Amino acid sequence: MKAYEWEKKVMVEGIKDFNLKHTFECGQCFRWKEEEDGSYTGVAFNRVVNVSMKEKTLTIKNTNLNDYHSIWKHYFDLERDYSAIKQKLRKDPVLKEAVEFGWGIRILQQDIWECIISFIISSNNIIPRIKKIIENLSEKYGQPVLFGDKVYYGFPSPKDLYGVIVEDLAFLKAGYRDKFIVDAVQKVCENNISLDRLRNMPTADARKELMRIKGVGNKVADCILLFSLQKYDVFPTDVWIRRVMQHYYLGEDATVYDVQKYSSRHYGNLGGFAQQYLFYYARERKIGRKD
DNA sequence: CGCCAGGGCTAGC
DNA sequence: GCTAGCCATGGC
Repeated sequence: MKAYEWEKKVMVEGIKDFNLKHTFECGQCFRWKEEEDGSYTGVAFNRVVNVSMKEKTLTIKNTNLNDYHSIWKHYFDLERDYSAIKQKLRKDPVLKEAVEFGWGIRILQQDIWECIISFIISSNNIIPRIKKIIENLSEKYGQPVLFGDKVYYGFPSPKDLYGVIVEDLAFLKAGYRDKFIVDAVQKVCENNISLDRLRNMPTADARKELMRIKGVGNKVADCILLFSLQKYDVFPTDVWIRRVMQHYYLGEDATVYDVQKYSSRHYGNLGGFAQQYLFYYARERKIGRKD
């Protein structure tokens, strides 16, 4: 991998195992939009960039080498050997197919606060509406960032949101989840929960700590652990994952608990990667759905 | 009308 | 520790 800067762009050569569509549309993030030319534009860490791939070269527009080394190379998880991970997972015949389908998935290293709020909003919701609620929240409370002839909005920090009450969030139409957002803002702003400390905690302890926030249960906590804290031994089990596991491995009567046991026994510390390949595969192929 | 969506909370066992 | 009913919202 070689990175160099050229006219507000960073280009990275020698990229393997990376496909933008697979990575941005496998359900781990909500703020990347495909442009007409196939590139993607998104906001993360209060910065707007446009990314595109040509052959083995990744181009990141509207950035510089400094930000590349401090933010984007970690955000896109470019230093991890996904070939080795996929090779291990391929031993399972179902995962072999899922990996071939979503071969270019990389698990983004996202901001933990954005993850907490985004996945609280995600519970018992549908992806297009989750995206809209997050967009509306950012537009109202986030920091404006210019790119081209457009205004984008960074995801609001805990400080940006401090003091909001449930009534303030009614415009989001987030349903019963608005009070969970208020609770998360309070706990983080009042140092009731320390996000910095979570990174160095074992998975189970970090999960328990996250679940002290209202609206954060097992599944939401696992998404936060996987997508922002690099805890790869989790296996977030939602309706799609449960269906695909029932369909291929466990049968109709399998509970979420059964799925968790199966993943820890068979995937171990690669559970998070397996989950992403399976989720993308299941959702794109509508595995287990009647329509 | 009913069912469902990247579930969680609460009560009850 | 595990489950049933409930929960806002909106599309179908």
